[in-house]
Amino acid sequence: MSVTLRIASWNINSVRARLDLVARFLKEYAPDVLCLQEIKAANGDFPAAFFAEHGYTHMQLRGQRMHHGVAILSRVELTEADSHDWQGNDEARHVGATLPGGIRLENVYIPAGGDIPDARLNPKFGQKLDYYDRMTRWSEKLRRPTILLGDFNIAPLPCDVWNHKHMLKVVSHTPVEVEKMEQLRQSHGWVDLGRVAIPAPERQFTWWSYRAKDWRESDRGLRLDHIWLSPELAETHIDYQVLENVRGWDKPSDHAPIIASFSW
DNA sequence: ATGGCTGGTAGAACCAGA
Repeated sequence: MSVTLRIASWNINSVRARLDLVARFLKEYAPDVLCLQEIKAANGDFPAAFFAEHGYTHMQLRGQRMHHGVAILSRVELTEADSHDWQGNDEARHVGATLPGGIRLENVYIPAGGDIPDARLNPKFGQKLDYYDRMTRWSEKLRRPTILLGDFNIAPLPCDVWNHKHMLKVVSHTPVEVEKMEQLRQSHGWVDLGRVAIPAPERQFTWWSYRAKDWRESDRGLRLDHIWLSPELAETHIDYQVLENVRGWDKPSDHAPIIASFSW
């Protein structure tokens, strides 16, 4: 049996505040599976009827009140749903499920890590590093073909940030973070699809701050959102895009969606 | 330039995002 799927990942920064945008996105890009991060809603407040009406009848939610929260919305069946708490504090940052064909899909919202890149002065930074360590322990035991995607909150390469020298001291691009991310990548031989499709040193960003007067003009972006593949899935991808124009829609998220098609 | 902006929740001289 051959399966072709179009899978998107989008840090939506409140799903309820952006239902119009989501509707437009589903209409224009028609993903089979949509992975959201920062839904900012408890499961009971999630707009499940909206997604069902749009054909996304298979849902795996890991929401919470106020902050964080992740969800997988799908037109195809999802099985074996689970959720890891790699921070050990009950924050809703991961939901996983199995796709048709037995491929695992793991949707994650890794902690941002606060402002100061020093674990002694800023516990959130330490929690972010610990989160990567715990994901690495999980990842090194993985044996199933897996798509790991979401908001990783680290931009690893110099061409993943608007100014490498400046960003070396800013949370999301510090050397200690980049090293943690690389340890996670190596623990399973993860393939960074974004850089397979758009090789370095070409500029590639998925996030632009709300604070810029003109985000496109200043272009102070970061590549924080990623799709990683088990090595055996590297040849299954058909295409990959950062949908930068969606960042320019009315009342946007500060993250652009990323989308890729696969056939297995 | 450590601000700028945005959403949730409360009803802020708030918090968090990154």
